[in-house]
Amino acid sequence: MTARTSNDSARDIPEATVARLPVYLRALMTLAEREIETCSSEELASAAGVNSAKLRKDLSHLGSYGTRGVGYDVEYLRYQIAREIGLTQDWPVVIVGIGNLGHALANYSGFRSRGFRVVALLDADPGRHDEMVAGIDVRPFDDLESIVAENDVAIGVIATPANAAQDVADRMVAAGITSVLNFAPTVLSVPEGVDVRKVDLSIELQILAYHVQRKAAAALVEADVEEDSA
Amino acid sequence: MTARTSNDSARDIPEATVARLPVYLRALMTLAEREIETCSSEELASAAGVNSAKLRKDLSHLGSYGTRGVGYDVEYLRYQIAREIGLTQDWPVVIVGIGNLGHALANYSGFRSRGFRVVALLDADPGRHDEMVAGIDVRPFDDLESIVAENDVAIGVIATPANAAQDVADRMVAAGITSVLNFAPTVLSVPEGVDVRKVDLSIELQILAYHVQRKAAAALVEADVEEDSA
DNA sequence: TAGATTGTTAATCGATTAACAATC
DNA sequence: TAGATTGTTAATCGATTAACAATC
Repeated sequence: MTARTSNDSARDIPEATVARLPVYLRALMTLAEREIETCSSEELASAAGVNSAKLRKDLSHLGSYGTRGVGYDVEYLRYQIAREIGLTQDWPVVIVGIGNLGHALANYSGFRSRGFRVVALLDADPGRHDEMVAGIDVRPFDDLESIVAENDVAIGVIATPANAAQDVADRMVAAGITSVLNFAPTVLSVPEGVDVRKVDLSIELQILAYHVQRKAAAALVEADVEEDSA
Repeated sequence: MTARTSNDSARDIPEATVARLPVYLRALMTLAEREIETCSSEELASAAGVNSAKLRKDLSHLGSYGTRGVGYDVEYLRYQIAREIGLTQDWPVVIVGIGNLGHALANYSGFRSRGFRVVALLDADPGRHDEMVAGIDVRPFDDLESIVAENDVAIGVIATPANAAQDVADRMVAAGITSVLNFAPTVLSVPEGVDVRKVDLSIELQILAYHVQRKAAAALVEADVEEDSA
């Protein structure tokens, strides 16, 4: 009775590839907007900011959706990648913590356009309740369980201060959420089987700072070398 | 005459390690807050959410800052990592695009506390000028060049819509900025030597969606197997 | 058939991990 | 000296890349 999906090769896509599929998807949408119907791996790779060997290798994990000598059909490949990621279905999402960042996330159009539907905004602060944000009213955090159950929410977004994040994650997991996107600058501990992805704004800046510093140091050394040879 | 810095081993830290240094830094700050003065690689690794072998390997690229049989001095290691990343100095930053996300970024306390100083908020929309955000007034985008020059800005943050981002990046580069943190959902092309890091909110959600879908598919297969064996 | 471009192979590179000698 | 824990080695794993046979 075991009904396998039509494409067994779809299993076990390397993480590095998974992380790039959304980038390819966006590049394909840009091409489609410009009414380009076909593209080569070279063209798509350039639009996505990667090299074409990597692109072809990545796509080879999904299946064989191109035509040798011709390239890829933009719309067909777009659909296949969307299906692979799971964007052909609707993903109900809750956002907890409606401060500045929560506002920004609730209003972010990139979510809705990719099939993510914000079903609720939650905040522990009663002062925020019934405020409307992005057309959705802010509800008490204690409504989490009922909202998750009623809407079959699988993805939770944490946009609270760091000290509240672990509690929120615990409650989310208890309510049945298995995937968490964490914007709070803290390490969450969750049971096996729960996925956490972290976006940390200040860490990105710190990585940049490291490289700025290195560039400055390299420039100094170079100046010294010139001085030496003079 | 070439004056090398005291620690030549500080050069050529692997990218993967650089990306984790800020995580260690944050973990050390948490330990320091709890007035813990010494920690083992095991304890620090656990606080940072990595395994201890990786932590020790990472730290070994910076130098030898621990004591065998004892562990690491929290404050000393914190300082060494901060120095390595370049956080012992002040980094002037400009933010362009003061929509929801720009607001959130301008108000984000994690920047200031790590030595990033927002010297200006810029927006092309005259309707937003002279509005105060996070105690800084919003200025015209055309002030970019003079602000960069006056404040020695090396890092620019782009929080504009996608269609404006490339223009903003071009102007930033022309003004002398060599490191860009891009929140706009688009691939930027910049000259060699300019660093771009990208934070894409919807891509993170899409990666999560892929894993949710996989978990659901795996659960189905398992149910089928049980049915078969029944 | 000739030209173009994919999908795959195999080599290379970088990151992770376990194990342990060095040493406090 | 005995116990603890670092820093390093070496093995393994996964990702990237160039090259090219397959094939439209």
